[in-house]
Amino acid sequence: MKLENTTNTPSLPGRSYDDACGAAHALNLIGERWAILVMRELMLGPLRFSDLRAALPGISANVLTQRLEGLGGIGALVKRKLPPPAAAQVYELTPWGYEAEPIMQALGRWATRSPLHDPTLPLSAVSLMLSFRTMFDPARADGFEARIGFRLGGEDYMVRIAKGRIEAAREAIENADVVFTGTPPAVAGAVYGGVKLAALEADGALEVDGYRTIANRFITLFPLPPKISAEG
Amino acid sequence: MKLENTTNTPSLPGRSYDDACGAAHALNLIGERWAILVMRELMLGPLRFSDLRAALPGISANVLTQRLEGLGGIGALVKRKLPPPAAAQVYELTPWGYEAEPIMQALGRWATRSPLHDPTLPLSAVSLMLSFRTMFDPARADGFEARIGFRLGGEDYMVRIAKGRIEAAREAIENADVVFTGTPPAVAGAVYGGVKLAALEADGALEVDGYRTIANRFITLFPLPPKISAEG
DNA sequence: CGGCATCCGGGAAGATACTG
DNA sequence: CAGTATCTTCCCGGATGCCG
Repeated sequence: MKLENTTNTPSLPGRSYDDACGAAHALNLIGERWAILVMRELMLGPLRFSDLRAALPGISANVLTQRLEGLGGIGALVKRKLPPPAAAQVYELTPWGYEAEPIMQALGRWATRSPLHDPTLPLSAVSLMLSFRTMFDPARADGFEARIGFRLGGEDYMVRIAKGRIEAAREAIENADVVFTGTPPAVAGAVYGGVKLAALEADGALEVDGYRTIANRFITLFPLPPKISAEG
Repeated sequence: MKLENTTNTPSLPGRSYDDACGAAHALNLIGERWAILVMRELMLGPLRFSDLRAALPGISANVLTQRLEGLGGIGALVKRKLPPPAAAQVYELTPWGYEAEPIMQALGRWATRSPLHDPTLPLSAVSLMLSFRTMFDPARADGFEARIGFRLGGEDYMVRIAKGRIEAAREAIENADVVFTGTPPAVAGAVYGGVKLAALEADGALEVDGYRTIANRFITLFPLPPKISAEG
């Protein structure tokens, strides 16, 4: 038998820092291993337990259960039961949970400058979409409007760019100017790795349908910050 | 004897996520317990080993050693030997290390909305100064210029406000309009807790020297985000 | 399928004591 | 002051098995 939190009072998971600093408290809340990555995967909408496992190769069912309990306990997510007949239960961030996105953006922006960063590692579809939000450069998108669809491993996503703003969502592809079909790393290769679309298509790694000009413009909109040189 | 990293190649501390996402890589780099708090304490300039221990009650010497090694290994800080006669060695963030401040700000902003946040916990002087940078509201400081000094446990700090911008540094107090003398929690009580300066002075928790009007204006410049209500 | 319980091994963190 | 050495405790990760 396991200890239940019989009260509904939210409570801290695990060890905690005895520190009034907001950053320290954030680490009390979501500083445990995997917690932030679980939230990342939920950032584009609710997912089921097995979706999370699939998106986070390396997390064990055991730990995922604990993290979901912890994040639920602090009020960052809720477990919802979908209405029948699709009576699956899903985990969904609360409005406050969604507000954690700037944390991930700050982490991502900082870490991509590290020489240790290996962009060839696996990448989830959600990570790719969030990276677009993070790295989007409004100046480079001046006067550019586009609707880009992505088919990534059975899920569809839409990115809309207009008036120097970007939106990214997991949703059906509709009225897209371009549709990319392939894997997140392949798309990342084009956007961040400087790989030509033609090369990816020749490899069969990526399929690009629609306006080629728009596709080629799109992949220039997300400049990476420079790697650190000597001493930062 | 302990294993040395005989190469100078930077390397990841501990376990790592197999994930190309920037946020995941950041957690590989600084996701271990205490790492971010160590960086936080160095954010206002170099400190010695024992300064860090004092600022982080609860960290043990061996863990601090490991974190300093880890942060050094990834290029976030360097160990420097001060020139004689003050031949102490200090730990100093690299320029890239200093760039991690937005991470702490995002964490802090998000976590202060949690109902679990306990502002009565201990607070370091550096945390207080960084919180000023984080929570400063330019609109509330419109037309306000001031130089505020802080004497907090033997160290002096200056906060300068002008043209809707704020600076905070650990440095000698000079030409201050107001000087606060006391502990970080006492100052936080006035700025974030709505405690009247007169009450803190009556308790002997805080001493306020200089222009009272400026002091009273100053403590209104740092609005906290609202706590989450039902469901975020 | 969608979890939760349990056991186990390894490793990171915490506490304390000790050394140059 | 600036760390090591040692010991214990707890968390993480993997495997297995149960239950709705």
